[in-house]
Amino acid sequence: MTEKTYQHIKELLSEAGLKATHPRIAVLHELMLSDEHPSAEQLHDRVSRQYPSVSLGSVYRVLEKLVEADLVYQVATRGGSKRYDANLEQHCHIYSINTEEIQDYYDPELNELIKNYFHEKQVSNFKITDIKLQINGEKRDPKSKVTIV
Amino acid sequence: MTEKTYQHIKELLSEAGLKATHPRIAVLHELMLSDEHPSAEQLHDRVSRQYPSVSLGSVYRVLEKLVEADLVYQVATRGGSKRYDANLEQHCHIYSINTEEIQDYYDPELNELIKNYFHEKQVSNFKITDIKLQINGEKRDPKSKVTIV
DNA sequence: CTCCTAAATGAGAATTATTCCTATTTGGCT
DNA sequence: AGCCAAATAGGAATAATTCTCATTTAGGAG
Ligand SMILES: [Mn+2]
Ligand SMILES: [Mn+2]
Ligand SMILES: [Zn+2]
Ligand SMILES: [Zn+2]
Repeated sequence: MTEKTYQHIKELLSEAGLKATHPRIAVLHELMLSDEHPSAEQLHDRVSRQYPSVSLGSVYRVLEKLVEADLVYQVATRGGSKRYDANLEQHCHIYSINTEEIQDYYDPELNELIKNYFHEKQVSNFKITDIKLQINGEKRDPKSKVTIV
Repeated sequence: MTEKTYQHIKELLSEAGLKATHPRIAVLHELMLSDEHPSAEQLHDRVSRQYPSVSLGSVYRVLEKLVEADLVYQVATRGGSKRYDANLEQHCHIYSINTEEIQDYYDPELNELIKNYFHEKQVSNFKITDIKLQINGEKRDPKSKVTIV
C-alpha cells in the first residue's frame, strides 16, 4: 500500500474517533481494494498475508466498529455469512444466488428516480438511513460478469 | 386452522410436487399467518404448540424445500438468522436495524415504476428472478408500526 | 521522548445458527 | 391393506460469530 493510502486511511479512522490500529488499517484497506463484498473470513485471509498476527476475532470486531462508524456498509444477504462493502456511494447490488456473488450496479438515473419518488413521501416512526435496490437472480456463466445497460 | 385453509395448503404442496406432510403443512400455515418474516426457530416455536413432535431440523429442511419450490421467499438480512416470507406478491421491505423487524411496504405505483424502468434494460449473463427495494433505517418507537404515505 | 492509561488485540472457549447422519416413520400409490 | 421412496426425529457435527481475559498498544500528557 502506498504511503498516501495508508495516511488517508489513518485520517478516516481518526476523524471517526477510532484509534488507527494495524488491524483496522489493514482490514479497511483490504475492503477498499475489493469490489466483491467479502466476508470477515475472506478479509482475514487477505489481511493475514501482510499481517499474519491479526486474528479472525479482531477482524470481526474491527468490522463491527467500522460499520458503527459508517466507514463500511454491511450488505444484506440471504444467509451464509455477513458481507461488507467499503463503497459508500449510492449504488445497487446484483445478487447471484447460484454463485453467492454480489456485484455492484451503478445507475445514477435509477438512483435519482428512487430518490425523487421518496422525496415526496411522508415516513413516520422511522429514520431512513438508505434505500437499496436488490436485483436477485442466477448468473449464467459464472466466469464472466453480469451487465445491465 | 379451518378445513378450507388446510385443504388449500395441501393442494399448494401437491401442485409443487411435494408430499403434504404434517411438518410442511404446519410450517407453511404458520408462515402464512405471520407478517413479520420469522426465522426457522421462531416458526418452530409456533408450530410446536400444535404439533410438539415436529423437530427444529425438520423446520429447516421444510423451509429449504418450500423456498426451492417457490412457495416461500427467503428474505435478505444483515446477518443473524435466515428469515422467511410466505407473501409472494411484489412488495418492499422496511428494515429496522435497531429492532431486527422487517415490515412490509406495499406500493403498486413504485412497483410499476421499477418494472417499467427495467423493462427497457438489457441484462446479459443473468436471469433475474425478482427485484426488491430495501428501505433501511431505525424505528423510533419500537412498539408502533412504520408508515409511509 | 518517555510514561501512562484506556482501548484494542490475540488466543481460544463459548454460543448461536444451520446442516448432516441414520434409524424409523409416513404419505401416496396400487 | 401393503409397499416403498421420501421425509422425519433426534442427536451429532459443522459453520459463523461472539465472548472472555491476560497482554499489548495508540496516542495524549508531561
Ligand atoms: Mn444472514
Ligand atoms: Mn451463523
Ligand atoms: Zn457494493
Ligand atoms: Zn414481506
